[in-house]
Amino acid sequence: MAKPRHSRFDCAPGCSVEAAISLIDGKWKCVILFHLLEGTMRFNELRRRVPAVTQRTLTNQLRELEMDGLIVRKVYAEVPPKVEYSLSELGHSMVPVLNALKEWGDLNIGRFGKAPASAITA
Amino acid sequence: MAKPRHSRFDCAPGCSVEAAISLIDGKWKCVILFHLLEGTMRFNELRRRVPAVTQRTLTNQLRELEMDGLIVRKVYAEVPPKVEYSLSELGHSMVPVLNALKEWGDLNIGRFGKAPASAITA
DNA sequence: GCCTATAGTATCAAGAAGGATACCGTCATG
DNA sequence: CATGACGGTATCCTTCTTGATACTATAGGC
Repeated sequence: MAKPRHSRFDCAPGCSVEAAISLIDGKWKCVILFHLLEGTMRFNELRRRVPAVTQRTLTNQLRELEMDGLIVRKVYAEVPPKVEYSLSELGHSMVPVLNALKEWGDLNIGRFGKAPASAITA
Repeated sequence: MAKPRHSRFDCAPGCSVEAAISLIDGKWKCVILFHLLEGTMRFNELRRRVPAVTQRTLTNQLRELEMDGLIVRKVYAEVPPKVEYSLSELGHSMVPVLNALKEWGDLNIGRFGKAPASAITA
């Protein structure tokens, strides 16, 4: 584990963008973040909300998110395992980004969702 | 070629985010987009601005960006090949996203750039 | 005793992304 | 003539990411 993914921030300008992207680029990261916006959630709760992701992948994504400090993982030493995930302060600071992304997506999803391209010809 | 990357938009909500992300997730996409914000640019001009990327990769990223309708590729049938890249209308519509990303990155790059984590303990 | 839920881990395997390098044809320059 | 710039393409290779599947431990319900 402990993949050093965020190590080369050499591309001077626009680099911070790359850095930001690198934190949410995983196919599911942003989706997870979005669901977490609604509040603290347990592992299987997340699984149910994002059925398309496998357990292993979800675990991995959560771990990465945690390593990046975007979410907080709270383990309860109870008998049936209980783990809660929630957004960290840093995670919350990303809300505007998520929203910008969502707004853009909502506006434009029709384009590439239906037409492969050229829908912009307007 | 023609990789159908944007085909499963099944994750109901937050999905538009995923869609948006999918367009700029390539390691260099956002960087390219950023440079293109400054105006039309030729291939080697981009290369010089992003030296860390190889020719092949840059070509690929540009192709994908083009396929996604974010940029416009204009080929001049001149003797020394001349190709200009510029943001499309759709590409411009992404500016707020790029800016949100950049702002967040600028604010937080210090955290994970230096401290692996825990910088948020404050 | 058996099944289920919980939150994972382990193992195997496949595919995609990205990098390195070499090569293409043409033209202008030295 | 040799070299370099232009905008790529082709090939090979390695790494990362993701997926599928099976397995763990314990407790509660039937």
